[in-house]
Amino acid sequence: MSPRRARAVTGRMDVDPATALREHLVETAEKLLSERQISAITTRDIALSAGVSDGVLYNYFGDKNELLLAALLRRYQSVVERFDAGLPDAGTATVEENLHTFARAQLEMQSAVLPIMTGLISEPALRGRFVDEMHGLRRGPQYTMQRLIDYVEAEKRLGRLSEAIDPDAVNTLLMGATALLALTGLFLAADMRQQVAEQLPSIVATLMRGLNS
Amino acid sequence: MSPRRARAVTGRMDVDPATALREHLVETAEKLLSERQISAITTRDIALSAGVSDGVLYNYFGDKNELLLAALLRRYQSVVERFDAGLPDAGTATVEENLHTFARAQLEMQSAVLPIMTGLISEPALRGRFVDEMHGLRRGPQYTMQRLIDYVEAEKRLGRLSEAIDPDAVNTLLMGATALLALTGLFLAADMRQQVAEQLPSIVATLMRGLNS
Amino acid sequence: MSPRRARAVTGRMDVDPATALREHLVETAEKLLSERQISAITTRDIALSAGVSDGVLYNYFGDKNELLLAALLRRYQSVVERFDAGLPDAGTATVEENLHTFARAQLEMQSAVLPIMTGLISEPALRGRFVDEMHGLRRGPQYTMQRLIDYVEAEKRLGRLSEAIDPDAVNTLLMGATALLALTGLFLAADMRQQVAEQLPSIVATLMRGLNS
Amino acid sequence: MSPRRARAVTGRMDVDPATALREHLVETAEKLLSERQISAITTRDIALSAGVSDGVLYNYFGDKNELLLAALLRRYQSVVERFDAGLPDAGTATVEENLHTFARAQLEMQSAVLPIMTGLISEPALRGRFVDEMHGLRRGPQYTMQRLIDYVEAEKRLGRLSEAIDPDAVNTLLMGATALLALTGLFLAADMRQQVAEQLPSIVATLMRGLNS
DNA sequence: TATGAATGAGTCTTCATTCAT
DNA sequence: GATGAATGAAGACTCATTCAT
Repeated sequence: MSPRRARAVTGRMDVDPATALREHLVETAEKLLSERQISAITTRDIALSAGVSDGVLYNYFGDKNELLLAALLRRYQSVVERFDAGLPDAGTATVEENLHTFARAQLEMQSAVLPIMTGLISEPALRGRFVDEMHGLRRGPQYTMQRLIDYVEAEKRLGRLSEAIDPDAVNTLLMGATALLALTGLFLAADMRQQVAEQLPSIVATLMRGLNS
Repeated sequence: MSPRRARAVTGRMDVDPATALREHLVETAEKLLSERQISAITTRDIALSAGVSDGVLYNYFGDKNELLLAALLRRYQSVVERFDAGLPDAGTATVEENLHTFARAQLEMQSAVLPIMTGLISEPALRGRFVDEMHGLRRGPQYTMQRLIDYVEAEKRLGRLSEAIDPDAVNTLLMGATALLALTGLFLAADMRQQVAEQLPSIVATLMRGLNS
Repeated sequence: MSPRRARAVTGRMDVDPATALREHLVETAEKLLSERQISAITTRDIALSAGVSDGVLYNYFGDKNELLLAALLRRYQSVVERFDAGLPDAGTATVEENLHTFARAQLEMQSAVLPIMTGLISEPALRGRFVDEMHGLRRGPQYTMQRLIDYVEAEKRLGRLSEAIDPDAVNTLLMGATALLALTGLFLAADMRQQVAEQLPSIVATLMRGLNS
Repeated sequence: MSPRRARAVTGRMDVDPATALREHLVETAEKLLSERQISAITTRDIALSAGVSDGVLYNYFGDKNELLLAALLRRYQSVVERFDAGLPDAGTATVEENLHTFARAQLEMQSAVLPIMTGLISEPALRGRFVDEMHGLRRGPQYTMQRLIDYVEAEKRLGRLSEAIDPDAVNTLLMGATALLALTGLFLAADMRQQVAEQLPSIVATLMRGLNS
């Protein structure tokens, strides 16, 4: 009654077979995505790495890009969700502590997202689809930036930040700083990345106090 | 309808012919680099665009990447040189004005460099060689960052900036902010890029005054 | 977005289930054959269109071609049967009227058969089997031609046509003319095909009177 | 100064090397076209048969179809040219002799053209391009038919054929008859084809005298 | 040294057929 | 039997690199 299963997913009885292999392919693609550039991933690599035959991919996805897109979105979504969950509310703790929390969350998110985004640059077709999907999910970069802008505005309303402050400028400064650190981190050996994060306190402090002080 | 075609070579009298052709190839590659993604440039594109035969390339360069590398370095170097020439000295004007000048110069440089760098991401072989060469030239990102760090330290020595200020933090904040704006600008139509630069005053002001004020 | 899908099977009470499914597959193939080129029909198309699984086909037919062959034969047979039923007998009406009737019946038959036959040209394996089967059925082109030859000979015996007339030549002339019109019709829009048939009277008249008159 | 030549065309000094290989490829394709169905010809077949590597084809033609198109056109054109050269003028010999000459020329042409045309049926893309080119050459089937129609009209003006005769009908009858014979011939062994041509005199005679006589 | 055609490994994709369930 | 996912052999096409001339 049931058709055969791919050898690769035999033993995964947790889900229905079709979903299992689809999942398995996305996971495999995700793993390859974390190991090398998107442009260096061939359909045969994926099949080989997944332990299935060359053609299976096309039983679950319209084409190679569709599979890659699924893998990219999964990767991106989990990163943004983690980011979202760790942000402080206005009025709690101190503003400096909260900005520090924002900065750490941003650094972590950007470190994970940067390789994805940059790899997409040379894949116009894939990038287009990815951007469309992100918009659909309302989870694009705009969204992650808005969280800090909203926070700053909320603190202004609470009187913990001056009315004169430009939330966009604050966002660009903090988001840019963490992005730069994330980028730097990408070029460092894994054991050096710790040091990158250690620069955050000084950065937040400088942003808080300004250069005039 | 469109198989391969050939083209005539141009003559040059100013230098010895061999060097001229090598130069010509690098220039052509540079031009193509400014028009499209690195991954979309084929050796035949370069030869066709240079008006020479497909094979010459290998008389002057070990392989395609070596030519591309030369082109990338030239492009990078000219951008950094322009950046270098426009920076203010400590003690002149006001600190805020000077930081604004730094910011504008950085934005311009990064806008030019970003497409190069991102294109390199998906070319590990090329990227490795490029990074090595940059180190050799002592002109890598570290160098461009050092200019701002040096400036801040000089102003501290002159007493125009507080001893408490961390030059690295200032650098990360300003460099990051301009990088973020440069990145944003890449996705905008040419006529919208003006607006990106207009955000600089508010950013520098925020950095100067801090959030506590 | 469009990987494989499945479908439910329909039940049938009139015949034993196995025969019903075999029939259903042949009917489905026949329908597809009337919609597109033979080379554009995949086994999956048939299964999908029949609402059954990809594999069943191989329970009833040795391979794809065997199913297609059955469909082609059915289609061919029904066309020839219709042709056969509409032919006049010698001695009735006038010879010219009867030839006109033959011509119309041939045009209709050939219009239906031509797409089948031409599609077979690029499928040598299938064509061979088809030709063999047709011979077995004694229903090949020879048979359809023989009807006109027999008619002419019968009219000769009845004295309504001269003894000097060559039935083969008459057959080739009339059958060829209708075949040419049928072929022309295939390349015309549906609403233009009417005009093709309107050329028949003049053709039959010319054949009757000859060019000397 | 000159690049190397393909081994396959070494020794052909009659033309310039580039043209030689292009020619060689078209000839090879033409030969394959005469051996098997168009759909059964792969790019590798052509390369292998031409004694060159897989990729050369794309140095001379935009794609596979462009090469095939060139081969088809060459084949078609030489056939039509031969047909054209062998046709009689009105007023010469007798009408019956001339029609016989037309019939033989048509049979020969159609025997050569039919396999080409039928093979195109299942290749919509190629067929479209072929039809366009034929129109450009003003050498389509319409053209070959017009020759007979013109002839009949000319004989009518000369008074050697009755005013009552419909040239279109004559054309359809004769062209159709030879087409049918050509088609029949395609399914016969080479040594049987002679007999097909032997039916022409009787066919022309029947057309001349008509059935009433 | 310059030429530019030839080379051929490598890419994505399709689809008839098989076979575990 | 019926299912339908898995299989893998082709197929068209690209392009960095080589090399005879």
